[in-house]
Amino acid sequence: MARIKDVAVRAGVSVATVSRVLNANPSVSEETRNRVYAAMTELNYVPNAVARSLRTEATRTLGLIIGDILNPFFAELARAVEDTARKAGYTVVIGNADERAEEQDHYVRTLIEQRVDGLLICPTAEVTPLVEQAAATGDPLVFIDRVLPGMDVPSVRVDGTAAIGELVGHLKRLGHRRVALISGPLRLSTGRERTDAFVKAVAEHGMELRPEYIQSGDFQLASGRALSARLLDLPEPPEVIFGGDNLMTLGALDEIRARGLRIPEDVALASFDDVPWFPHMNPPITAISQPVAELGARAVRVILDRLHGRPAGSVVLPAVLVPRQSCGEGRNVS
Amino acid sequence: MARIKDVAVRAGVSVATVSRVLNANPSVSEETRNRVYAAMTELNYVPNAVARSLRTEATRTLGLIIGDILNPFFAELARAVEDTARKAGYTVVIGNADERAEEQDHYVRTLIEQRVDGLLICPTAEVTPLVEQAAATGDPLVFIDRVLPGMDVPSVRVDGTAAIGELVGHLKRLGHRRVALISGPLRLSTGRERTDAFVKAVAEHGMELRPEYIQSGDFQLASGRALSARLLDLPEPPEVIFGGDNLMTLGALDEIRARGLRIPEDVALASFDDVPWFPHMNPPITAISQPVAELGARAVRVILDRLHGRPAGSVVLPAVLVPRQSCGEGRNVS
DNA sequence: CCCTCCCGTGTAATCGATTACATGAGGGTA
DNA sequence: TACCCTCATGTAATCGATTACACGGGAGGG
Repeated sequence: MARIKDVAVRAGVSVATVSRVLNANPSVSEETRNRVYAAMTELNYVPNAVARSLRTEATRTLGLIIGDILNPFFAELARAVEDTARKAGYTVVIGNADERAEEQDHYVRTLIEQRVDGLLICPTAEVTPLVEQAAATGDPLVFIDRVLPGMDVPSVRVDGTAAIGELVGHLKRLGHRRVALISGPLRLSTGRERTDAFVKAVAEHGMELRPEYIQSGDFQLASGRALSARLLDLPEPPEVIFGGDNLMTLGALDEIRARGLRIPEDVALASFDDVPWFPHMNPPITAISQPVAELGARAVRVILDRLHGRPAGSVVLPAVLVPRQSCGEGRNVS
Repeated sequence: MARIKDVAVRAGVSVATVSRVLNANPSVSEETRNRVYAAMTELNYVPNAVARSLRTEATRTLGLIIGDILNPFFAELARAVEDTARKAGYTVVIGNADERAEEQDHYVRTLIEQRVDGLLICPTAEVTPLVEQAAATGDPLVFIDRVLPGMDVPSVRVDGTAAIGELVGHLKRLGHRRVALISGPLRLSTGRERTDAFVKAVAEHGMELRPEYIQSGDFQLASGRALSARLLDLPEPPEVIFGGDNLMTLGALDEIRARGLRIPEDVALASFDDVPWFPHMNPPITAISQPVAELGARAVRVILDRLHGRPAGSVVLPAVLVPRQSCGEGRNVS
């Protein structure tokens, strides 16, 4: 593959001049610039980003570590991050942690070895020594979606509290009183927040708050189904099941269908986390939608701020309720 | 950030020795090796992959260019590629071409600049000069999913012909006679293949083949909905609509529901391309499932073969029919 | 006419690793 | 004791770019 030196020889100039042309340095005469361009095309020259990065100590690359690319939430997040980064001239390397601290660490290590300019992490529950050290070293880190307590790292996340309050109000207005939540592990900031917000909202609306209506699983389909079964087997089952993420909602849906129950007549269903196919279900599923694209875009902006020495603070975005038909008469927004 | 030289000084050895330790070269005494390891941890040394790559001319990185990460098909593909590559010690950089030749070229260029060891591409319709040149230069390329005619590049793809034949048989057995297809653009190898296979199978089964039952759109939801509307408005509408990908099927579903028609009683529905939530629909959607994970894994293996000088041929994998309930009595597989 | 300054370009050091080759110590053998 | 070999380690060139600094020539001012 042609090197800068080959281009220089071909154009009859020095490597410095070729480099200046590459970097659009204005102090090259137009005539020389054209000769260099000609030489480049003749040789099919493609600059070597590896060599450039070694010298400039910058890779124009960001690392993104997510929980699971198969989850539409993360897919959308990845896409937004990629789009925003690309517009700023950065490439994104995605690492799939598969919700395992060990895999997460693998990518933290690999991406730091590759000298990415910044690292966006959806952290697993644990604070691993590696992440702690990266933060301490001052590597440019940003947490997305989830937050780890007690770490001095800027974060960009969604606050669903208000939307959950709205949802509970929506349910009350539709006549529901016995409402249940199946959510994720309390050790994740997201699982904890959703549970707390729900409990609080139910209390504030003066609705029944039975401990057995608050179930905690692992954000996976199977646990959503199992917990729904438990709820529906109760002597007095809830009138509404609220899934803590799209997969738990899907599990609930399976269990409800398997029992031949109708939605929303026999039991209503709502989801935290909207996915593109919820509107196409029968009936369309009422969901709390997170501003995922915004989440990704803001995270990129925070890290770029940091890279350019601008002050970079944390960001909290609101989720919004999208009422559809799965809880009864939809469309009548608060 | 600590460099190899710092480690060398700290351990009282030369940089060569440190490098040997890094590369697990056996000709280093155990005692020295331990001293070096100690120095590394004391300094929080992280090797610089950029410098290593410059010297070794290998990045242990693969590029993957896909159509759209939001499409579950590509998400699963990306995940499989990443998994397989990671097990072989490679990192994957994903580029989202957004089905645009221009974006595709952007990533081809960027990834070649970054000197990825190999490039996996789901090509857009066009053969761009850049891709052509990359192929001619002998850059390690592999096409996934789609194929560009007349290029000497190994490909890994799915052949749905047999499964489509099976589906048509399945439909016939269930008593359907008037079957329609809404598929993608004929300029894509996938759109063309699915249409050809369907037409051929319908003919072979001696079922009605009306030209107006074969519609071609753009693999997007809106076009699926519009084409379905056109079909259902026909004086004699089809008994079955077969969507050419998951999005067109979803569009068809919307149109069918909007008209208050029942599936499968009023009109049956099937999809090429299975997605995780089809089994959870009401009724569960009969689909042709592509071995996506296998597709990704094989593509990685093909490119690694090529990188290691082993012969690398093209691969064709069969799709399989997954009968569910959306065409009538499910479960009775051929 | 000479001095300065600027413009366009070139020379060479540098980034952090890998690795061919050199070196020196120690052991075994004749 | 002399020789050779092996083993552990060191020296220095190298990968392909960027960039500080140097330099020569021409323009402009006094």
